[in-house]
Amino acid sequence: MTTTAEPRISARRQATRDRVLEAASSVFAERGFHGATVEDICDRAGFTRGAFYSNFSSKDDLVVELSRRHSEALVDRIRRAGKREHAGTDEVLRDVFAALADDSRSKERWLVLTTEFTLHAIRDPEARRAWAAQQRRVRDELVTVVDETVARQGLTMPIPTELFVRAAIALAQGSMTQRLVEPRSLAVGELERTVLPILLGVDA
Amino acid sequence: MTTTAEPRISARRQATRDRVLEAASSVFAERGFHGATVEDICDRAGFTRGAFYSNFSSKDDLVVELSRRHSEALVDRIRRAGKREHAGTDEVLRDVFAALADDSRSKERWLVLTTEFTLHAIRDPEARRAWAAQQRRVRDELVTVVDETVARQGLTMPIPTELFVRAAIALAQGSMTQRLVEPRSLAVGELERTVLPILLGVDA
DNA sequence: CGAATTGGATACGACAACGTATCGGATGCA
DNA sequence: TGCATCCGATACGTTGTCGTATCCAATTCG
Repeated sequence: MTTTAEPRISARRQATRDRVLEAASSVFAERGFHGATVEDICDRAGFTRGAFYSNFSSKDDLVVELSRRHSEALVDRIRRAGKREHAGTDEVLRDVFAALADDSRSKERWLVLTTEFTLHAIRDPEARRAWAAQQRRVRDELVTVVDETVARQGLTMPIPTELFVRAAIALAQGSMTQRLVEPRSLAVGELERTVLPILLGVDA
Repeated sequence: MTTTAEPRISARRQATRDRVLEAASSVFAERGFHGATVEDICDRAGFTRGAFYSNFSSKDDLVVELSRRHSEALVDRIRRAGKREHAGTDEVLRDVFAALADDSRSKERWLVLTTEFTLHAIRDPEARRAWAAQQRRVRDELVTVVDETVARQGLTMPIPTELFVRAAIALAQGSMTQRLVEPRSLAVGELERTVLPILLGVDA
């Protein structure tokens, strides 16, 4: 077994990698993967292309790392939201599904990036495998939280949790999308608040 | 009022425009707007860039025309599916919402293009206005069909038709997306078949 | 049938984005 | 403090894409 001894990344190096990644996520959200040039990203990060190619081998390389972080952050948010055991079902679920739509920075950036990653995954087989695995982790996390919460309240859902979660994701993303395209036509959370309780078997 | 006398487009010209547009929609679906070069499109259409610039002023010009056709075709499909008055509610609705996901050519292309248009609209204010108007027409068409069908059966929906339609769109697109990313994880129509009847107030 | 017009092909110059090879300042270490 | 290494900046040449200016064939029309 040839375990390539990872040449330890210095703190300095890690810092510039982080800055580049952060810049990239903002530029990608603004212009899309193809629309973003390496120079755009470097400009925003305050570096030159030299720095970029010293840290990453290509834009694709960047995308892989970025999508990984993107999903990891989401799983974390879901997990944290699910921990509030004192709250009632509806509160917990609201928090959990708010997490789907809420990045501490900006919902818009988050949704656009998610969509970009998805398109990228549809087009590139390798990216697809990675993205599929990440999506599955997100769903699994949601299933766990929903099951726990629902069980605590002794509810019985009219549909399997997995399908409920898939529906919830679709609704959250769909309503965000509709709101971004037609800002004043749909109140924040209206769609989810109307539909999800029905799918939980609650009259609410 | 200066009504610029439209210089009538010849049949030949219209034919090449059509071929270019068809090629563009296929290339856009494969590589995205930014990823597609004018030359890519011309190659696929069997023309040179000379022909392109003789017919369109830019790639953006193309996108506008294309998104218009895209939505028009969808409205048509919905309208046709809604006309089958002999069928039962569930059949009609299945057909109608299948129309959401079904282009005679390819569902995949249709979904990807819809997503590309949406991203484009989020980024470009002018494109947004056009796309928002088109989305509204699609929804209105769906609301009409659903109302008619539901009324014919004397059902009462637990939520307003408009919200039902928005949810149905989100679910259809979400499930298609999930299926494209993780092909074997969700059966075709499973999500919609499970959720929509509940939202219609049917036990099914 | 011949002249005028239309419509696409060809050929060109400009430029933007890429990736690399090299340089020089900062940083870590003895 | 002096040396070695790291890492980002600079400065290329290369390529891909654009948009236009011009040419030539096909079509239209008198």
